[in-house]
Amino acid sequence: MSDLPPEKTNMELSSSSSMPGSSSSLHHSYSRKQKSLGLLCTNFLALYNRHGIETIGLDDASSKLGVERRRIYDIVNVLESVGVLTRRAKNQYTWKGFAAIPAALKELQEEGAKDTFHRFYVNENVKGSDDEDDEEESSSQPLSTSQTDTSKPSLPDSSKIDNRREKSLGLLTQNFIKLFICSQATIISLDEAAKLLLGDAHNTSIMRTKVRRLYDIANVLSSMNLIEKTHTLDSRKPAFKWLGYNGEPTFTLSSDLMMQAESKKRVFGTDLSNVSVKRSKTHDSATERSLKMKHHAIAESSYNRIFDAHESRHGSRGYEFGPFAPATGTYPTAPLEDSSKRAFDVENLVSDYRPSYQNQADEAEKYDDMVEFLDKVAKNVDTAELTPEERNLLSIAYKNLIAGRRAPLKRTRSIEKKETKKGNTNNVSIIKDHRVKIESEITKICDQVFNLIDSHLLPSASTADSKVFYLKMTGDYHRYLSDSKTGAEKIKAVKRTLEVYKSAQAIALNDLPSTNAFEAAITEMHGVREESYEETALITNLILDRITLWTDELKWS
DNA sequence: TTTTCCCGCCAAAAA
DNA sequence: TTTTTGGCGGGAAAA
Repeated sequence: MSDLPPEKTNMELSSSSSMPGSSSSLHHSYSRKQKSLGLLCTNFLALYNRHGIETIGLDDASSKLGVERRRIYDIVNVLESVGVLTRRAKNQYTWKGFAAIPAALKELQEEGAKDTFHRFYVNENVKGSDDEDDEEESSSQPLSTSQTDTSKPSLPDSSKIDNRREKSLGLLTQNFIKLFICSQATIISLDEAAKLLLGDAHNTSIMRTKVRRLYDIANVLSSMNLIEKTHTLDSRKPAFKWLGYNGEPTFTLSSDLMMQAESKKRVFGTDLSNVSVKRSKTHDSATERSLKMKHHAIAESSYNRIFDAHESRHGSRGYEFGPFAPATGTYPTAPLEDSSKRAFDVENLVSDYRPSYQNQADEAEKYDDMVEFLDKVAKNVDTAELTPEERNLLSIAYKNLIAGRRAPLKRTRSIEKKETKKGNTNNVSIIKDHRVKIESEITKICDQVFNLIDSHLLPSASTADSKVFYLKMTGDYHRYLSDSKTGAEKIKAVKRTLEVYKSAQAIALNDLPSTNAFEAAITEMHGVREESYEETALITNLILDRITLWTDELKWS
């Protein structure tokens, strides 16, 4: 009986309607690590552990990080049990920061030390069979066995003030931590922990579940650097070592969730020259993907080769955010400041391309494509014209590059404003410094684009649609540039934006054969036809809107 | 194989 | 009721 439906459920919503059969097997192989709870937690921390954050909305977090709610609950729960967060209301948490950790730890320690040996004889209801107790030591509550509760569990005498749900994850976390700080043991393996936290050998299945939870907890704890994974000295068994609170956690530079498209559908929010590319490339020879390190290396050389002859005024360096420690050793960053950085700061690229907990694997693919593409461009940028697909890749690569600056800029500005209002002169100057750095990086990137297009791509563009493409791209980057400028420079950039957009449109209208010239042009530009009609319409509208918008703004200033 | 542990169903609490 | 929280365990990727 009970024939459950085949449960086709959700295969991902890959919208590609083009290729029916086949596929499968290879599929995307997002290694499991890219979605790990630990990583998520790291990103979560990176997102909220900064100035001016005091309230955290769960919805916000889940969409920003691109994960389902459920996952947020997990990390929030364990974070809360360490004092970093506090629940304020439905959906609302208060950020306390890492500064709150020591106090919380201390409390846990006292609590743990106090009732290590308190044990209420758990009056076993003679039910027999499954007693299924809960944690025993610690927890100052009798916790009247399993479920009961027909009557209020009104405990005799003063119960804890806010006795919420059991919250096993939170409790488990605390107990887990107590194990460390209340004993001299520095290294504990998870099954040991599970055994200790449970009565003892029990139902194997319940043990297993507990261990699973322990893994979850361990992951987020270690992402905060409170514990570390090692193995027991004697045997080879994996275990965890308590590190304790040592100042700020390693903190992945502000890796930005540049493309936070929660659903791969609505891909572009603002950018005109962002076209998602389907890939099915020839797959050269030794072009294996993944392995970020390797790619970063390639990326570096590519960039250097391409943008060599580029003016590099102020030597940019990695930017870190004022008081935050810049990741201990994430990547081989020469700790010695030797300022022999390249024209382009690779370190920034690295952090910008570090995937932030992404659902889809196309992040990796995009990255992959970009690297390969740039490598290619480096070789024959001035001998051959780019194919439509290559143009798209170029656009995407730069799009990501610039997006990794624009988002931080926006944040930084708002923080700056806030701090200014508060009158923290000290902070303001630090932040301002930071902001200026970002702005100059944006300028630099834009200059690169202009340079590349003006000196190579546009001159060699033979078709009208490619010209339009480049012009439009130029316009986009002038627009970005205008965002990071003020005063006269801003006006200039705005004007330029308008000009370029207009000339793009002019070319499209004059030189392109088809009746719906512009739309057709854009459609062709895609190189990958399907599903682009809607996009085309959207893009066209965006452009028109933008032109009027910019015109207005010009008048204004 | 075992160890790790992600996904997401689905049931309690809230609202 | 609907929505928010969060147990819980299947089962598949990693080791």
